[in-house]
Amino acid sequence: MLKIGDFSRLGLVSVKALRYYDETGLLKPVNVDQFTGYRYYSASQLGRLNRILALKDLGLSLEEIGTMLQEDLSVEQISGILRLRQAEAQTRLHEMQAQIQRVEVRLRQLEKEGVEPMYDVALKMIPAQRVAYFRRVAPSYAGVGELFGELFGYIGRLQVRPTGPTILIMHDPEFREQDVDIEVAIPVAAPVPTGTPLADRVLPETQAACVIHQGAYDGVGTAYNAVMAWLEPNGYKIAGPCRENYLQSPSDTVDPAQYVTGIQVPVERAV
Amino acid sequence: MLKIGDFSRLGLVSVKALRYYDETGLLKPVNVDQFTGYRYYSASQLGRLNRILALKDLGLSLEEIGTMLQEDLSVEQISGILRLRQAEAQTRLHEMQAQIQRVEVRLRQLEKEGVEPMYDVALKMIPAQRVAYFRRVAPSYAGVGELFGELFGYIGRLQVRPTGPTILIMHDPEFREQDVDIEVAIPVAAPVPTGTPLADRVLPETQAACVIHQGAYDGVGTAYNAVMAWLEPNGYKIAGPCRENYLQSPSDTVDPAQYVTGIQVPVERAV
DNA sequence: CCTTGACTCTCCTGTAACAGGAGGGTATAG
DNA sequence: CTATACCCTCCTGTTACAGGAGAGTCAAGG
Repeated sequence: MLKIGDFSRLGLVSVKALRYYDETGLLKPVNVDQFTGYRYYSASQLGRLNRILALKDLGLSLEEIGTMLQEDLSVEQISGILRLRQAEAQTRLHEMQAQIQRVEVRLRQLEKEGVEPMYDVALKMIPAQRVAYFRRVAPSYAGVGELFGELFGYIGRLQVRPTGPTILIMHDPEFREQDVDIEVAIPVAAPVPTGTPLADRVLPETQAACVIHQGAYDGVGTAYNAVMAWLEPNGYKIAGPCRENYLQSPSDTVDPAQYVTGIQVPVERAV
Repeated sequence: MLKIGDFSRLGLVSVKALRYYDETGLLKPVNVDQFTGYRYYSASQLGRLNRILALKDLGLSLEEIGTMLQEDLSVEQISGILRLRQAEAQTRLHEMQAQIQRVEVRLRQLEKEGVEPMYDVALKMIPAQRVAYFRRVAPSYAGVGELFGELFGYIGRLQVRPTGPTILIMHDPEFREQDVDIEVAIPVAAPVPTGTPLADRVLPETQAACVIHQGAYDGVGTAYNAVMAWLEPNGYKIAGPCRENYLQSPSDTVDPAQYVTGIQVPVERAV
């Protein structure tokens, strides 16, 4: 009969851990003094303890280890648990590699430019949302303001209530200055009536690289450059039409310096 | 002025997270209603939020992000934080790779043999410990029992109190059956007197691959085989003399089936 | 003006696997 | 018998929130 301290030394495990394993039922002492509460272990339990530690080295949680330690498990069940764990670990590994790459890119940028970047690119999942929209080839981006005026005209007349700020979606596969194929949209809760100049659709959920641009719209180009420069070294590529969210726009403030625009570039991992 | 729900939707961050960032001082709303406690954000704060998310994507903790967001940081400080983070992440990455490898090995073993392994190999750090010992070339392992008898004789006469179970250390660089170079040792708290048949030394701290063998001593060979078979596929190699710990031995029980022996093979990562 | 429903608030709990420590009882060698 | 090393049970803290309870608040529609 070993007291917990002795067992702890023999097994090279902390007393705290042993008490925790007792509490969670993973490794119960063979005997607990009913009056003093002292835990007494037997040397033969060192085998089980060692097994627990070996499984912990595989990255299994204590709960999974508890399952693994049941005696009546088939080889299939065991390999099932291990395979599951393996899949998880692979995912985590890829995430970590991507993370390291992002830090690397950021460090290199910091070295090269000597200052913190103006724009921070964050990956986000953009939820699916229903929008009312129309799409048109416009002579240039300068006329976007009028298109939004038109959009507001429609939604006012059709009694649709917007549930979010306006969105611009650029459908040109490549950037161009003139005759741009754009969609102006605004989130709505319910479908718009048919037979009107507006249609509605559900923008699909998508992963996107996002930046926030503050200030007048002649600066958005820089923001786009930042995103585009971020994509390749981080192993992503464009996976859909870019969106701009007018989070704070001329309809909210007169000072262009106060404009806030969210730029979202749908992406997927490059192969 | 945006309510937390609106800000949450625009920034694509949960309300809970925003409240948490407020609480931790990472992102305070521009205004909090003194009576209702309602948080009000400004669209211009989306920039900071996006920066927080971008830094989170680098794997930084919120505390580190808080440091990074201070305005008066030099480029060196920033790159210092990032480099630190990078080093940590690399370490974690290597650990994960090793873990995946271990699971892989275990899975393959399971497939090949169709049963769970008898022996579980666990990596442990063995703390440094002072031992009283003597070393000798013995004709064979069969005589080990007598050597321990001799050891107990000395410690009895010299009034040294052992603080742990006996240890056998095998100094032969390769396994051999005869004329084996072995050290018998036992942990002690204080140095033993000089000028006696015993000497004392401090076994260095070492990382070791450990298994527990239960039963008679003619089975330890299998246990060693298990460790040796584990080493190479997992990327480790032997880094010192092997030890055996007699955790439950003939001095504790008469039934050989009750013997418990800890086998420790010092290891280091193979290059 | 009132209702209703959507929001918001604070506070509490839970997460994983323990570590650290307080306060108090227990084994054992001298 | 005492000193000391050991053991016990709580309680807190760790990370970055999620989930939920219970209560108060805002805004639109009747």
